Amino acid sequence: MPQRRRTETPAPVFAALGDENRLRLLAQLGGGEPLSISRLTAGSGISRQGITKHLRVLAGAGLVRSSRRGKESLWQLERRRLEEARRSLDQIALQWDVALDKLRRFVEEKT
Amino acid sequence: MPQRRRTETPAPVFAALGDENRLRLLAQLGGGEPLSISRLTAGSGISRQGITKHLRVLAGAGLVRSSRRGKESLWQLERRRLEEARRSLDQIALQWDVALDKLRRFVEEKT
DNA sequence: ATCTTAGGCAACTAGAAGGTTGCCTATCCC
DNA sequence: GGGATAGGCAACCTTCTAGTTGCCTAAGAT
Repeated sequence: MPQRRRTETPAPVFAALGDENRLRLLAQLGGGEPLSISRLTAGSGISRQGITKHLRVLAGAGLVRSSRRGKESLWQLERRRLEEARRSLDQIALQWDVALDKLRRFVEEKT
Repeated sequence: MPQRRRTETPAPVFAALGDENRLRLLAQLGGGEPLSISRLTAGSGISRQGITKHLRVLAGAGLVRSSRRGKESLWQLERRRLEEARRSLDQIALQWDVALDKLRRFVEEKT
């Protein structure tokens, strides 16, 4: 049996996604190429430190990962967690659909 | 032409989802049956006002909707917004997959 | 009429989040 | 070695957030 892990809520991941700047960062990293902090900062409208903080929040949620190369730190997406988040949403949506369906059928029955 | 709406970021929806208590509320409402605030408060560990606030955050993100019946206000899920959020995630994930694919193919080409 | 139950509103608090700036370190380039 | 470039760390400020409590109003139930 595949050892069901502890309930493990998706809330922190959603929280990490709940910010414009961070979504933008993810989009930039979505290009596939690992990017440096300076690169990510350019044209962002906020300071380098600000970007660093956001990246760390994303890393905390497991959505990105960094590695050093020389004087720069390169950031890239971590796909596993995002997939999990997507599955969570799908599941919520599904549960939801089922519920609505049940309700609709119930109503129709009564007609 | 279907009048492309302004970019409309999913961030607020994710932010609303980024909280345990709110996820729990959504789960409860996922039952399909509209529930009153008292009902949702029972056994939640936080106060009625706390629950009310969370519900309003969810409503602000368009995820739930309320209606009054007599002395109680009944809350239920609003599905459209959740679907939008799901699509956003799918899109990020997709962009990602494409990028990784491109990268992989690039690497293989060089081999 | 009055008691009880369901909620709304407002004020307040503690702590987290988003952002800044200043300064220090490491690396690269000449 | 010495200047430019890339970041890290820490302190700080302000705004938002999660939660509380107290008190008031509106329905229902008797």
